[in-house]
Amino acid sequence: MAKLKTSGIDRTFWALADPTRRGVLQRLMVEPGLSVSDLAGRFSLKLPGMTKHLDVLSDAGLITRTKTGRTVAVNLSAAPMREAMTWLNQYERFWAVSLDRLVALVEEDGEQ
Amino acid sequence: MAKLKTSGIDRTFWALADPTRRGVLQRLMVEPGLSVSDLAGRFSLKLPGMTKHLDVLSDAGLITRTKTGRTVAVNLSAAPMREAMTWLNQYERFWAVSLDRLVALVEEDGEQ
DNA sequence: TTTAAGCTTCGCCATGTAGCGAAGTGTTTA
DNA sequence: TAAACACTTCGCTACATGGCGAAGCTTAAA
Repeated sequence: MAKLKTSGIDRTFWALADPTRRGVLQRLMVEPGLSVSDLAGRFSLKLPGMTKHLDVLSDAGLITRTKTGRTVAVNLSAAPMREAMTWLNQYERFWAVSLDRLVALVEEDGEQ
Repeated sequence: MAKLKTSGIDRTFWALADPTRRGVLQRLMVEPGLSVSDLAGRFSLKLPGMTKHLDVLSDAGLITRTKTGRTVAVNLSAAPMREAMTWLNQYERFWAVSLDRLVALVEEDGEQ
């Protein structure tokens, strides 16, 4: 089916689902402002391939590209990650409940 | 290219990238143990479609399927979410730094 | 003013995904 | 025992993805 990826969080999780793209983000934390060629080299990709990955990342708002002369510097822009965190945080309640149940079971055992 | 999805976190983010699958997870938080037919109905899908989504979710370890008689009860199993959270948490350092910079700039402005 | 460098866009290919209906498997009900 | 039910698997279609080389565009260097 057509991947519309209309929602922001769709795009965020989709961007994060690829190991190369997660690698790019981690690399950029260590070395901000790397060029597209630098990144392509580090991940053994040709320029068109890296450009496509960067398109996905910037569509998700996870990076920014700044052109200076003929080179493009890539930088992190982590705001959407926060959105993803927020989504995942819903589940902390679930984890907490699971833990509570476990604790309750253990305590019941103790009371018997 | 082939989506190998070897790594666990690949599968987790991949599973979360689809709005239907995120919807299923949210639904299961409210109503644990729904059947496959129930879920298919709620998301206007036929059974084969829902089965495929549930395959993706259970490959990622996000749900469990328990067959009782001829019906299958689906339940959350949130452990891999924690892994995803851990990955995203790396970026808190980055956010913190960004915020520090912002604060520093504001303070510099104040001192001028 | 050519030539080269850095990216992006354009085709192209091979593969994967999401959906469906039809058929298959096992379980319950009549 | 036959029929209905709950799923899963199979085969299919339509489309998206990730990679590449070639071509195009803009900027820097010769």
